[in-house]
Amino acid sequence: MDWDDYKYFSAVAATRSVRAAAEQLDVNPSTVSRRLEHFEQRLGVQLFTRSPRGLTITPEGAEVIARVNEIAADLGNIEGKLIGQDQRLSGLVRVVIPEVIALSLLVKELSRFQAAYPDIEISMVPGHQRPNINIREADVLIEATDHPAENLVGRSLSPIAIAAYGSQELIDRDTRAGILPGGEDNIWVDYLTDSEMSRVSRRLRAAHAANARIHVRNHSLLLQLEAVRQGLGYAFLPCILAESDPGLLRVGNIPPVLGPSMWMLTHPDLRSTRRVKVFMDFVRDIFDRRAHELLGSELNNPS
Amino acid sequence: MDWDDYKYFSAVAATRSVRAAAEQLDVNPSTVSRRLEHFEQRLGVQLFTRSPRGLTITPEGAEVIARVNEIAADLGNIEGKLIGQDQRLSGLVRVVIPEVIALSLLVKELSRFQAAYPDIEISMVPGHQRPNINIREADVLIEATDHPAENLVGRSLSPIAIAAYGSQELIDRDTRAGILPGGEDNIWVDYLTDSEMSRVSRRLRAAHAANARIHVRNHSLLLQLEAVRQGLGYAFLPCILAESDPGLLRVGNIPPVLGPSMWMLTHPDLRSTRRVKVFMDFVRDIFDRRAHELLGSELNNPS
DNA sequence: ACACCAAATTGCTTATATGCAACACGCAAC
DNA sequence: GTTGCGTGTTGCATATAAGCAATTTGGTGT
Repeated sequence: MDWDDYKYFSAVAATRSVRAAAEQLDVNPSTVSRRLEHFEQRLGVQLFTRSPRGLTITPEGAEVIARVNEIAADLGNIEGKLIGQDQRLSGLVRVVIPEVIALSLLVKELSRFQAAYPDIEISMVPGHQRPNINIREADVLIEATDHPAENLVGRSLSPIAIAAYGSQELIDRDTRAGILPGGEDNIWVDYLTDSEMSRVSRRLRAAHAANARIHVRNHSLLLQLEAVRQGLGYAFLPCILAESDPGLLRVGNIPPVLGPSMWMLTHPDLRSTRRVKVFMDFVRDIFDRRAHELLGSELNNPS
Repeated sequence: MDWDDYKYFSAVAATRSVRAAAEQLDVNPSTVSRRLEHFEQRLGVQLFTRSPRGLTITPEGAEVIARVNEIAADLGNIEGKLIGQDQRLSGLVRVVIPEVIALSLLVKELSRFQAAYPDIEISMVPGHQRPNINIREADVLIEATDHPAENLVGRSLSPIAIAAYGSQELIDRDTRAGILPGGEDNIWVDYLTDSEMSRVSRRLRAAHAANARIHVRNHSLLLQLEAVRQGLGYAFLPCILAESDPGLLRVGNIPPVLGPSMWMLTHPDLRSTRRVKVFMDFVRDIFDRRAHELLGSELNNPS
């Protein structure tokens, strides 16, 4: 009796397709096809009716698929429990993190981590799309949101302060022209994603320069940064990102504002997994040490 | 994620031994050993502590083994459900049946079955030990008992009549010597197993010839039959077995008595499995057609 | 009615896992 | 101490399953 057969059965039933199941299981479609055939042969029962549009489950298969799915979920939980007790300081930690945070905070310090834990491999995915951490697509999720996923555990990190920035050259030019930098008469660049950061950014611009002209709309915060650097206009940017760029100046009369909270989350099972724990401690330490930059230094010295 | 790993894990936890688990799973011990090692390596958790006396589960493993066992049972049930829908008239039917019944009733007619269903393979095990039909060690169980297993389904067949028999020669000799054949003064042979049939047999002898001498005690009903045939003494034998032997005569003044009921049982899941069904129908037909022999022909003509 | 497309399937090669037999090890009895 | 018996583990030959690329298949759109 081959338990794996049920794994394939469950995947095919869920996706109603050999190809999709193969992708989900990370194997070749021919493997799925063959195992399914052997399974049916062994049982003497037809589980699916083949069609060029995919496979549909037979009544015989439908009768048991619900319980098989339960078992699949159970086994997932059990495996999670067990992996949670992995105390090895080796293996892979997959981190989903906003590209900008990784760039401005993490990457520079990663060599320290590597030196301390040479057998831990870090995989960073700049996915803004929330990964399905429940099926172990990722181990750690760092995101800027006010509504962290409820089935995950973790802690909030220092929030990210946002302020208005422009290039030195642009500010000089506007000042010479008698225009208030960052005001209604200026050209702004906009930042367009469905992220929390972009919503805060646009709300602030609406408050301070609702009628300003907008030339450029970017979907990446890095493109946004570069646009401001090139003098295309003003924009609200995370202080941590903009302050490190000598070519950018904060537009004076708009004080930094706290954006969404940052959260670092993981699956409950992985809390005590040692390699995940040390990585999360490492990240938390960075956020703590650089809290003043994240909050925007002026916040500490109110002008 | 390999579901089979959990199968090996469960088996090893249950048997607390690699070898025993291997036997239960019908694989080589090295396979169990290696899979277990890979499993632990993958999870990064030690599931068992090795010792020369076998393996003992660690706290980490113990925490999940109960749920894994549940899953094992669930999968067994599911597989049973599916196999129950196998409508093929091919494959193996494993029958556990008292040797004597098989010999006197089934074997002679089996060629008919083979002709009707050439692709069904019959495997007869003369096990008097009750098989664990729940884990599919056997498909059909035929036994003489008044307490059929409750978790199995099936029907009662014609009961087996028992009568006292002796060889022609022995009866003649005793009659000439003025001894009542089968009475207290005779030599009997005894039949010793813990089967229902042997209990009935000994109870009858105790009632009719409690003080008779016993020379031979056999553990097999076939040896018993041969002993009577050789004139070693009298014995209670199933009519169906003894009547077909021209050398044996029923001892007159002891009427045939009904022994335990015969039951033909199977797992509930296998009721509708076609190859099992046709086999059970076949057996039932034989028992019906030969009911008069099973009941002892004299029962119909009371003397 | 025809070609087209997306799906599952098949042939062949390569990778992986299994079985078998020999081995190493620890405990128990002598 | 040494022998015997049970255990789990390794080396090597073989069997089994997987991947890849080409093929087939049945429905769909023109």
